[in-house]
Amino acid sequence: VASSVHYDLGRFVARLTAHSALSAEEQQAILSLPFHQSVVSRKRDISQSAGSTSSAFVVASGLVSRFVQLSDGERQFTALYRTGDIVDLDYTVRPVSTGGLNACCDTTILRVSHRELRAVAARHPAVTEAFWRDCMVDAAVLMQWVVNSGRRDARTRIAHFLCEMAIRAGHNGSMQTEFDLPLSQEQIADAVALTSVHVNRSLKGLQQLALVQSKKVQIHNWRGLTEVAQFDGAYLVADAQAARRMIA
Amino acid sequence: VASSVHYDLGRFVARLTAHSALSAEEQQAILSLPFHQSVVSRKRDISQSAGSTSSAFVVASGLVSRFVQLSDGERQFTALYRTGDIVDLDYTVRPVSTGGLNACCDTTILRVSHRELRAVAARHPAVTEAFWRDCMVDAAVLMQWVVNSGRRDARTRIAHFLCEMAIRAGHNGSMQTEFDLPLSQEQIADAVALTSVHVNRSLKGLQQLALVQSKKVQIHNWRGLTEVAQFDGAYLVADAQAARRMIA
DNA sequence: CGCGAACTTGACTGTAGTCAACCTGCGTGG
DNA sequence: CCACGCAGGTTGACTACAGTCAAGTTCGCG
Repeated sequence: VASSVHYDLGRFVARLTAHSALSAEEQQAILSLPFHQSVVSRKRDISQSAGSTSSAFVVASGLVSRFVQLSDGERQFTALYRTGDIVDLDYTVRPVSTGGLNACCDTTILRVSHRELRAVAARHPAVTEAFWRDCMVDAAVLMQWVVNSGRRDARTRIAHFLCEMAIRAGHNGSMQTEFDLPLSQEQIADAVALTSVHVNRSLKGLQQLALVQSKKVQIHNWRGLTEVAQFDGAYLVADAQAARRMIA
Repeated sequence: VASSVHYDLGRFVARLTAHSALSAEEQQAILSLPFHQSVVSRKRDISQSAGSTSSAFVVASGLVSRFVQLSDGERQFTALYRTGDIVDLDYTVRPVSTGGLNACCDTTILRVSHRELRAVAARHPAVTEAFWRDCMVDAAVLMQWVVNSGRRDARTRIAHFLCEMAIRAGHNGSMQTEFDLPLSQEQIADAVALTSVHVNRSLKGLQQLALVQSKKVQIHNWRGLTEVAQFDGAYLVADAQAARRMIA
């Protein structure tokens, strides 16, 4: 599938430099990585078992879910990757399958081989550290998901999920915003460990605070939403300084 | 509290070399790290917010839980650290608090400053990689916990938890074993996101397969337990080869 | 021997799941 | 350009799994 737009790894470098100091040379080394652009249409599984391929990939546009499918067919998302996020970077140091990958909407991905990733990392210690740190930010999100699905009720849980997605989409703490969330209610259910019916009902109860409609989220009352969600976004940043910046 | 036994970082090096190739020199560099041994008695919080101190630590004996406490007082464990496991290694690259730490039983810990950890890592790229890989194994466990508390019912969930703990305790796939699990039913509940009452009832229903009693787990039917749990231990290893080894 | 923490049990409640029907809006093809 | 089909969203009635509360009981330790 030939796409009209040609992407580069700029968004990925931007994500890395948001939490890690990289010299111009190091940034250039990453930007120079060979990659292969391709488009995955919505609802298409990118791979049944993530990590089975020899490449990681950066999301250039769209949204990708990592999921585990149980024997009864139920799906549980274990991660969502937005534009600029890298998928399967962990496979660089730990070549073990970690579930399936699915495009939540038409998505453009930039494949980079693990061999090449290992090579840049080997040449630049700061890049290794940036990669490691990037993985740890993902792990911090995972930790919150454990707390979320383990101990919060449906309303709180969905509110928390929306807060997380808002911040990751670049929401800066103003009372109102709108951001894209190309997920069906069923997919939201897979993310927060509820059924689509219950997501539907809970979403109604949150309409005063945030309206989820036609793949978009309109936040009407950020303060209220974070209170319902008991949300503290500190876990989404890579260091305490950034956390302080965010609170301000 | 002066302890009669003096520990070293051998168990930690053993954990690292189980998944990462380290030269004798690299192993020695880790073993030579300065550390401070101390004992934390059971139910004592090691820190309210993990990572707030300037050191990571290796568990020399005992069991440590990482937890998040919600405003209503409910606790959710996000990790359990056994002998040889290192706690707060992630803080080396990501100095952000990730919840509290609590000694599940009388526990001996060996504190190592993050400064020293960063120093060995900087001198030895293979050590950096081993640290990174170690973090990713922890992250893989976390991913399973999301699936576990999100999509499995109480019986299955507890069975899965017991399988994970058995493998981590060194269980090798024989039908029967016994291993230590110094957790009260309430703490098991905190780990698997249930109430202690429900853990108690579910445990009864698993007695034919595994008996949890006086801080020990006796496995009577490993095959049966893994079937109930839909357990596949591949996520606990650091590479596919090790996974294959485990299946055999 | 006695105390307290942990475990056990029963009765009841409530949140979320299930099932099934219906609606709505969008994209495709006639 | 309309008609159809279908995926996704909405609603209601009912179910069930796990939570809650409260009262015992057992066990380990001082």
